[in-house]
This record gives sequence, structure tokens and C-alpha cells, in this order.
Amino acid sequence: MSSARPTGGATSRGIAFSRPADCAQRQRVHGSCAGCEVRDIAACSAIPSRELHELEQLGGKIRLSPGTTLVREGDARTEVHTLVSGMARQVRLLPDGRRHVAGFLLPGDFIGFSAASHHRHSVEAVTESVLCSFSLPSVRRLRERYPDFDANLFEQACGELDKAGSYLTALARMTPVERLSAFLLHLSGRQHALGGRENHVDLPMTRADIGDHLGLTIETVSRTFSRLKQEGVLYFEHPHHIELRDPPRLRELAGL
Amino acid sequence: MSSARPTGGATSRGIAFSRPADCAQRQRVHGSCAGCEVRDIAACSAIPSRELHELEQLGGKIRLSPGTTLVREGDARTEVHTLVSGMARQVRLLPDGRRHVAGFLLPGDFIGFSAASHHRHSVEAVTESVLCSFSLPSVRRLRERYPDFDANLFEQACGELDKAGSYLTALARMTPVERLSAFLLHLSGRQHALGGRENHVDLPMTRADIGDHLGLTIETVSRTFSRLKQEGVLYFEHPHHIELRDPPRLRELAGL
DNA sequence: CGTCGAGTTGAGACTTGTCAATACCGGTGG
DNA sequence: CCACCGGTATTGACAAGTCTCAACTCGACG
Repeated sequence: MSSARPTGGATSRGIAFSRPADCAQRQRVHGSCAGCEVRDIAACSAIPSRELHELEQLGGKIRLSPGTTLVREGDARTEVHTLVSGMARQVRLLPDGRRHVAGFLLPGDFIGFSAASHHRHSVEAVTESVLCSFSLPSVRRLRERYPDFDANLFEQACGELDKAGSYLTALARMTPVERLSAFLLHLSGRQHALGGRENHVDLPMTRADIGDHLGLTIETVSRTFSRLKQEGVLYFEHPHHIELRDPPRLRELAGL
Repeated sequence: MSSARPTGGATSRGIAFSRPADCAQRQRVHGSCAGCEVRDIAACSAIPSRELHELEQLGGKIRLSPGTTLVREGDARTEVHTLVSGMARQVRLLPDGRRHVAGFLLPGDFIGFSAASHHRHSVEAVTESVLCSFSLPSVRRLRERYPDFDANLFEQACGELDKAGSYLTALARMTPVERLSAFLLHLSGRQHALGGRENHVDLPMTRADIGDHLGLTIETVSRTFSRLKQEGVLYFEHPHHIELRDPPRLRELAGL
């Protein structure tokens, strides 16, 4: 029986991704909920505008610079967060260094759907990011007081479960081309909904992040990108900024 | 660019798994909530005993024989369910026949965490099963009326998200041995909690089901079982009933 | 201009998937 | 009670795709 084979996982080659000191760079910043960038899309949109001052008292905003860690896998859960701007990734590390990026967080995403007492993933900023944080007890009180907020959270949790189901299928049964195509379409759609250019994708994360998300190596990610580029489906303005030149074909490749 | 390669997926060899007629075998049966087998573990445990008559009026029990379908992928969602006894599987089919088994449902499991209007998976009975069903509006009313029920559902949804995260990591970054080991430990633990023998696993599903769940082919599943058997980690009383002979070693193989 | 990290590309190894034959189990019918 | 039959599981040989290892390119930064 072969021992665990550290297949993939960017850190399996000896580079530690999570630098301990990075946690310290959390900075509290001020911000009013009324002018919040994600006021309309986040779960707290259910709270009436005239009562936002209460929210502001309970919550705090945190600014993270790229690569810094918001919460560390294994730490006790004390807060939940909503991403206000930027991009973050949820990361899990296996004992032997293999890495799994559970997902990329975009503005409006809620961080904190878990029944566990400790964090099951680290959360790291991919780009400069701002997050809104609430203590667990605060959230409990808000949920009791604002049923719509509670319902929003439940709805969003269900949406997360739907999304998880799609990723599960992708990882279990799809080829690299399908996985990457679906990933690009998904991200492009979300970024477009948030105000980005249609049929464009920003990929501020590294190829290792993408690979660790899709269950592939960086080389396979790179090769797959190259094939899609060569086919004319993708156009690279930059390795981190891609135009989807043939969305229908891409959807086809993604398995619809 | 190679076209989609139907790797794995039991149905990719031409056998249709979902037989249309199977839906018809749903049978409504009577049952009192007070004597329900999962009274203490299902979400509805939050509803006081003296008010169970209301539940009984809203809900209905359904008996499914092995292989029959409860809901079909793509159908409109009108009900939620709780598995009372037996085992069911959640299945998704890709256009070319590849199959993904999103999960196996055990007594107490809730079926219906989704933000979508249509079912994203089919649900099929693996063994003779009994389920409890409620219409979507009924559930909404129950959630409004019983905050503890609502909280239970939310908690269970969060637990599902935690579980999904583990599967995601397994599919993205783990070897066949690790996937199968973790699967057996997980299922064994759940079955033990439900009254099964410790360190024993019942596997009423086929190897194809297991493979389609773990992102492997039936051959790889079988070979992996054989290796674990040969190592003395597993003992086969039957292809569908396994004893875990060396749980510590199995945990080690599963990556803890 | 040199260095460093990230990304791309190439060649070969290895695991898993594919194809195919055989063994096994349960149910049916003689 | 036993032989037969269909579906399932196991095992083997081979092929294919991805991973591994390594060289090279590119761009940012000092």
C-alpha cells in the first residue's frame, strides 16, 4: 500500500503559504453601514435602514492587505464576516502540505456558515480586502430580532449548499477543461453582477490557488489555459485578466 | 482540445440507472410522529410533543422500495423530506451519462436544503426506506411558528456545509485510499450512532455508487478495497458488510 | 541590470481509467 | 435440491492522462 501521495497542493513543494505574522495586519477601520458597498446584496440588507446604527455598533470593519490571514484553520470561531470589497480565499491544509482552496469569496459573501466550534478553513486575502465582522452572540441576537435577516442567512446557506454541490460534481466527475471552463464562467458571471465587464474575468489569485481549488496542479492549469487560448476561446490581456472570447463554446466545454 | 471524456460514472457504459417508472412506487403510509424512529434526531425534534398532532396533519410518510426514485433532478421543488429509515442516495447525471452521487442519506437526514426552484439532484432509495414529507409552505409556517425548529434547520444546514467542505477536500486532493478510508470511517461512525455495531459498516449501495460518490471507477474502488483487505485493515463478511479490523490504521490512511 | 517569484512549456514516470475476462451471489425454474 | 441466469464484484493487461521534475520565459522590483 503506497503511503499518502502528496499529489498537487502548492505547498507540497516546500513553500509555506500561511505566514504566521500575517494575522497581525488586521486593521479595524471605520465605516457606516448606510454607505456600505454591499448594503443591498449582503445578508444584513434585511435590516431596515433606520436601524443601521445598531448594526454599526455591533460590527466592525477590517482591512486586510494581500496575502494576510483573517482567520486560521483550527482557531476557535468567535466572529462571522461579510466580505465588503476585494477577494479572499478559504484554504485548508493537509498534514503533509497538500492544500485545498475551498472557495474564493467575493463582495457580499458571508463567512461563517459552520456548525463547528473551530474554523475548518483559513481565510486569506487575495487582494486588498475589507470585511465586516460581528461576534457570534451579536449575530444570534440580530437573527432573533430581525427574522428577515435570519431568513436571508438561511437562504444564503442553502445557496452555498447548491454551489458546493456543483463543485462536488465538478471535482468528482469533470475533466480539467470542464472544471476550468466552469470556474471561469462562474467567476465571470459573479464579477459581472458586481459591476465588472461582461465576459471578462479578473484572476488575482495565483495558478496554484486555481489548481488547489480545482484539484489540479499548476502545470495542468497552465496547460489548460494555453489550450483554451490557442482555440480562441480565451484571450489573455494579462495572465490575471482574461477575456472570454467565445462564451457559448466555453459553456459547451463546461458541460453546459 | 479533446472533447469531454466520460471518465467514470456508472452510466457511461450505457446502462440507465434511473428507471422512469420507479417514481410510481411511492406509497403514502400512516405514522405517528410521537413514535417516529428519528423523533429525537431530526429537525422536527424541536417541536413539543404535545403539538405533534399538527405535524402529523401537515406531513405524510412515504415508503420507497429499493431503487425507486423519490424526486427527479430538474423537477420543481414542492416538498422537503426527512429520511426515517433505510438509505437513499442523491444523484446527479451529466448529459453524457457520467454520474455523481452527491451523498448517501441516513435516518434523520433532511432533504431540501436548496435555494433553487428545481431539484438539483435525484433522490433514490438504496434500500427499503421510509421518508417523512412536508410541503414547502408547511415548512415555512412551521419555521415561523417554532423558532427552535428553524434554528435546528439552520444548524443542520451549517453541518451539511461542513460536511460538504470535507468531501470537497477529499475529491480535490486525496488519493483513492484516503477517500475510501474516510468514507468508511464516516459511514461507520454514523451507523454506529444510529445503533449499528461499532467498527462495522453496511454498504447496501453498489460499488458504482461508491465510485460515483468518491470520484473513482468501480474497478479502482474494488482494487482499493482489496488492498485494504489484504493489509488486514478490513475484513469482508460480505461485499456489502465490512468490519473495520484496524480503525487506528484506517484513520491514519484517511489522513486523520 | 540582476534577482526573484510566477507562469509556461517540455519529457518522462506513474496512477488511474479503459477494456475484457472471470468469479461470485441471489433468485428462478426445472 | 441443484443447474441456470443476470447482475455485481473482482482481477488482469494495457492505454491514456495527469503529475513530477526540470528548464525556460516573463515581469516586477530594487
